[in-house]
Amino acid sequence: MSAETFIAAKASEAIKALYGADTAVPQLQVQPTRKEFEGDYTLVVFPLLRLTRQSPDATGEAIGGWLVENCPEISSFNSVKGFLNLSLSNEYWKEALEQAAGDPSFGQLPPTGKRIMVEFSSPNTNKPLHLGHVRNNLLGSSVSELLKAAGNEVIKVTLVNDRGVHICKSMYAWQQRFNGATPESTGEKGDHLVGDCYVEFARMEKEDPSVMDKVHEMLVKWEKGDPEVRSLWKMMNGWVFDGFEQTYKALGITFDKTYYEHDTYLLGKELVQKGLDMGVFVKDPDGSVWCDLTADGLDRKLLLRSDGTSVYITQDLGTAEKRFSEYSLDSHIYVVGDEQNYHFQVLKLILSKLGFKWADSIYHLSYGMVELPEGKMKSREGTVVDADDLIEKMYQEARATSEESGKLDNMSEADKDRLYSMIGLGALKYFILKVDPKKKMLFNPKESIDFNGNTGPFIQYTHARIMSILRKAAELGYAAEVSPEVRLSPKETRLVKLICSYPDKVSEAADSLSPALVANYCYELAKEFNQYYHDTSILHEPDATLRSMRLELISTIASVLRKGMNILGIELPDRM
RNA sequence: GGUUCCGUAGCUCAGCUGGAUAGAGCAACAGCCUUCUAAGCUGUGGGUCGCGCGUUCGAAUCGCGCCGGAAUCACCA
Repeated sequence: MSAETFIAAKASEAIKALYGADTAVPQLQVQPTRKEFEGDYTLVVFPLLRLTRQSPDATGEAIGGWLVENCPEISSFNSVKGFLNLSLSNEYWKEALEQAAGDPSFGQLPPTGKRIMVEFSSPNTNKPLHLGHVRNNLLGSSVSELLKAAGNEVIKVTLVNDRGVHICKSMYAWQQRFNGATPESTGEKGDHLVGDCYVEFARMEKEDPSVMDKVHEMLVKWEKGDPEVRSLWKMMNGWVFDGFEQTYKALGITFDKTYYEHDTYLLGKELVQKGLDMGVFVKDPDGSVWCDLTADGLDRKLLLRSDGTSVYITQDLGTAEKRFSEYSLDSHIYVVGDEQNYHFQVLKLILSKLGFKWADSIYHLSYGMVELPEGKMKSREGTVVDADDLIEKMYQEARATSEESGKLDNMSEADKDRLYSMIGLGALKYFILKVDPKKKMLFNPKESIDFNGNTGPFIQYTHARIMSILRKAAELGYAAEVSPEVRLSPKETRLVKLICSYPDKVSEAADSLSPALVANYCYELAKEFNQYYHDTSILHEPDATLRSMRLELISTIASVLRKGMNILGIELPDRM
């Protein structure tokens, strides 16, 4: 039970005893006491005045008095203008620290029994990953971890867009202009090579617009299964997958299942028939099939072209149905940019019109675009920030900063290498994940991502600091434990309070699908520790019980930081 | 025009299930390394929370209306 809930429960008892009224625990407003006032948690008494029929101060005094009288855990109170500030006892906080310290799965919430599918990444196979994809991947990956920490079973999937006109463009350009170049012959990463083909095609089209006809011919051949076109397609897609694999590996992204559009693009046609039978879709004289959503404030939506072929949404209808029935999902989250809000609005609406009750459990995790100071990234103008380049650049920055500090002199080259990428990626991931997903974010390639302040490396550094102390403590044979007679200082109580709020934070973040809440929590905890560290000595503390308690405290802080940052996919080093 | 989202310090962002005097980081300035890692800590300056009205004991937070910005509304995906 969190401290807030504990207080609310006790307050509810107090109100029952004093006023004979029943109040539901969640309705009581308990919040952390502001720094300026004395106390740990504050009960807002205004909402209770109707029950108590007394002034705010009298109510506060009465409830506070009862609580101190009847609950050993509540040690003192003060009532200020309708705010009842309560302090929890030293014993309560020590007990809380011991519980958090002693529980290896602290922060892992109990199983919900729910199975959730998260689809993210879903790249095109005609260009390399860029910063926008990086945001998508990091969000999808960390939201999955977050949901797991909140007790859910999570299936991470991606749907690779590996067919269609755009792929044929790259294929055609490669045939015409690349003289059989391969990743091996050029030394270029496969996805980048194919990306070059795509760019080259744009140039060819400018020179001679009729090349589009050739591409359409190629697409028709592909759909008929022409062996030559298929084998070219297979080869070039293979290059791209190898390239993606490297980038995913660098970012630490994995999937439980990969879907390919060439397998799924025909799905959904039976659903169209079903909709026609149910009368929720209509067929126009030219044979095209539509769903009329004007009554819902939207437009008419095409589901099948007049030639009988399916469109993007047809496939999504089909895959959603397939996934829900195959995996009996309780929820399905799609991590897709906010440019597709309309698409998902329509998708959910049509599925519910088709009578699927699970349509409501589809959730579009819509995130904002990553923009440059001059606006959107445009591949044509060469302003995209390439994922591989960015990862490499972050590595170099981390190395430069580390070398400058000169703290790693006796570390092996291999360990240094690991550390630099840990820090570089930490900075990048934190930079992206600390902002609310639904907000668009700004990235300025000219300013490097910071390593100071509210950043990943700040938290990594804090962790390294703690681990350094713990190493020395182990060498000196100092134990980490909370003895019965020790007293926590106000600062220590604050830290314990923060530690204890971690499970609630996980739950809140999972409910709102926002890793940003976890990121900001970790920052707060790290910052609080650094202040404590600055004016409290730990190893030099002569009183052994105090020293042991402090070691237990900071070791728990390190552990919670690792758990939180693990949700963000950020590793914390033991030294840096 | 319809739909959805955003607007908080010079910049990047927290805070938004209503609560006390709106918080961090960056940038600027001033301090702190013979003591557990200075990627740190302390201090100073910086705000009509886009605007207005309403609900309420109480509004950055909720509702309505404006203003400004973004995305989207393809027989593209």
